[in-house]
Amino acid sequence: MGLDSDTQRWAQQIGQKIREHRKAQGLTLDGLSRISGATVPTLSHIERGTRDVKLSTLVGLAKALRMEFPVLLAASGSVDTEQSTPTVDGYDLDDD
Amino acid sequence: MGLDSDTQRWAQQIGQKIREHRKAQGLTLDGLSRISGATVPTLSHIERGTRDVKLSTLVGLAKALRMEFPVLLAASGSVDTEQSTPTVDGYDLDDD
DNA sequence: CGTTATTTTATCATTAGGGGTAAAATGCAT
DNA sequence: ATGCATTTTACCCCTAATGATAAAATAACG
Repeated sequence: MGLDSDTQRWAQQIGQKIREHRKAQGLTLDGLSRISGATVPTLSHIERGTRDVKLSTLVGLAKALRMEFPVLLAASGSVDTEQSTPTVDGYDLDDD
Repeated sequence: MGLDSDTQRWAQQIGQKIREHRKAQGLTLDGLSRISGATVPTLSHIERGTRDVKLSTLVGLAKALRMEFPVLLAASGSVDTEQSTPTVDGYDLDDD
């Protein structure tokens, strides 16, 4: 449960970054869940920075969101694109 | 055990970076173990990229090595300082 | 307002990270 | 070569991350 304060700050920073990019691509947690493989509850925790996430999980999310992994640690600024289309090219969001 | 190839590449990249910085400060695995809290076997695994390391562990190692956390993900180049003194200022390497 | 979509929280099972310890392997001196 | 330091590997144990699922809370609509 208790993440130390340093880790907590980074977890929140990373989570915020993920949420920014997810929304910038018009994805819901469910949408990101399908293309990343991570479950919706897990994504919720990670985006809020309440989990001591593993490297593989972060790498997978970066890939699903088509971003370079190191960008996850960059200072959280505005992600340029604002779009609402619930579809990201290259991914098929049909039911399983 | 099986890290996917993307994660494995990053794990190795990060591990290499940690080892570079550790040696640049003249620290052994045992020395880094004492100031970071991570055990020697854990450090060995992480430096070789054979573990799906958790965020808190990486944050702790970055702090122990006095480097900015994002630097861990930077391309592994030469770490400037080459020194052999087994002491890093600010840390006390006496027995427990 | 109610209805639906989305997110958060909770519970259970599985799995692997990391501590602790010890042994084996490697390196590095003399 | 023999020793000593360092690293790697192999266990056992405990805890927490994650998947799966369901329910509760919140948001976004009409």
